[in-house]
Amino acid sequence: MSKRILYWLQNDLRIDDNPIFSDLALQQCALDIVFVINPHWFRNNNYQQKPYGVHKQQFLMQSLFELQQVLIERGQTLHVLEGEPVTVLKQRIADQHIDGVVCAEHVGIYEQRQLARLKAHCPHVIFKTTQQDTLFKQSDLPFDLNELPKNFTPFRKKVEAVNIPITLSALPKTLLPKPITLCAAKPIESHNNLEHLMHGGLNSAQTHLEHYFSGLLPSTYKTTRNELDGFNNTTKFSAWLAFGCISARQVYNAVEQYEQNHIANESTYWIKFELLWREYFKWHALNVGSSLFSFKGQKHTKPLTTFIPNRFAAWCNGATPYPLVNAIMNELNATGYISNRARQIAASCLVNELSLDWRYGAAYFEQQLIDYDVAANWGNWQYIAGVGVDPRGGRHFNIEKQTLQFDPHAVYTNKWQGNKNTSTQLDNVNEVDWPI
DNA sequence: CAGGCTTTGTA
DNA sequence: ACAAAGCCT
Repeated sequence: MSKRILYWLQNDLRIDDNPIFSDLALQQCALDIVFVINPHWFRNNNYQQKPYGVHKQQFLMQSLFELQQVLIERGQTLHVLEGEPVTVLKQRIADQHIDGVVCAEHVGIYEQRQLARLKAHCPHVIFKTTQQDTLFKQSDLPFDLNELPKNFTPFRKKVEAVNIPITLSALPKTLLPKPITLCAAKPIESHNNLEHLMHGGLNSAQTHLEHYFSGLLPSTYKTTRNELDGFNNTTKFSAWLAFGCISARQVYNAVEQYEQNHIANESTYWIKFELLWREYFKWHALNVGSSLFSFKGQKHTKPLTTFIPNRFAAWCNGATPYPLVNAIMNELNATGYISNRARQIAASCLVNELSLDWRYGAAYFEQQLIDYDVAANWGNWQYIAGVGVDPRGGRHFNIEKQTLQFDPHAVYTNKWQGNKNTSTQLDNVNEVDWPI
């Protein structure tokens, strides 16, 4: 391997169970650890949304801050650069005389294209990429990726049948390779302006892992996981998983440890089951490529929905005719997090009651959710809209029934003021525009 | 080809 | 448990 290596960090902001770091620790090299903040994350995209809203931005900065502290303790550092990633990295590679680049493989198509462009710009640099975002290695899957089952259940049955080993990468106690640059990295400003349930970073993730598995919560997960509210009703690993502050393998391993030390029941199995959904969406995203973002998804016909700006704005701002949906959107806007149940209700409302183009909903969740994950977000929206991996034609949740079942005494709706901006009709018709 | 029986997939 | 799709008669 080369002598001067650059590690381009993306959604792998951890040192434990990080095969790239484990490998680098054994190398004789000088190492430059870099994260690039892309200004496009804070500008409007095709859907007039920003890929990074304020909550997600704060979680990212917290995650970078914690990682930088840990790397400094190990005689290394993290350089956070700003700009278009290919341009910035190309310059860095030239300035620092880099001859090898290592990074994790990403299931997102933009990220894959960025890496391909960087490779094309730097023909003399050796690139080594590692798949470390999934539970399984692609070579351990009992089928070729292009033969990935079309639905979750056959996927689950196939992978469960072969019992794929899930092993963690150990990080040697030795220091990491020496930094390339003598100048210290710019310290990261710690952002803690917004109150969040989850604090970004690898240490915070480990603290939460210990919290979640130290009590009895895992053994009741299946009975509480559908609640609209309540920190301990679900595992809450999603945001740390999304930024790679913790790996899915570490969570999976912790479940199995818990099963050995305490109890293995339907609930503990269900945590692993949900990690398999995440896994399925990862491989699905990689398999279907750009159609993950297309209006008709993997189907041949487009949904019978359109884009109506006022309706979409009402949905975003919690001003629909549905108090439960309004409460959900208010919580999302205030905190950057909503429960799985809440996501399904809000998404179904956008597609079915409001007849809106599902991609706008997906882009809004991408902006607002601190745990945004390209595969899970776009895959789930396609599923709700009936253009993805669900064998049925989408999912229509009956909002009245969902309210009766999950918020019968309006505790959640009142907490998030779902009645504050409830409109009585879908569209505000201006009488002046109405021909008499 | 309506109607019932079986299979499949479910967060 | 249940609903939709596929299959059979």
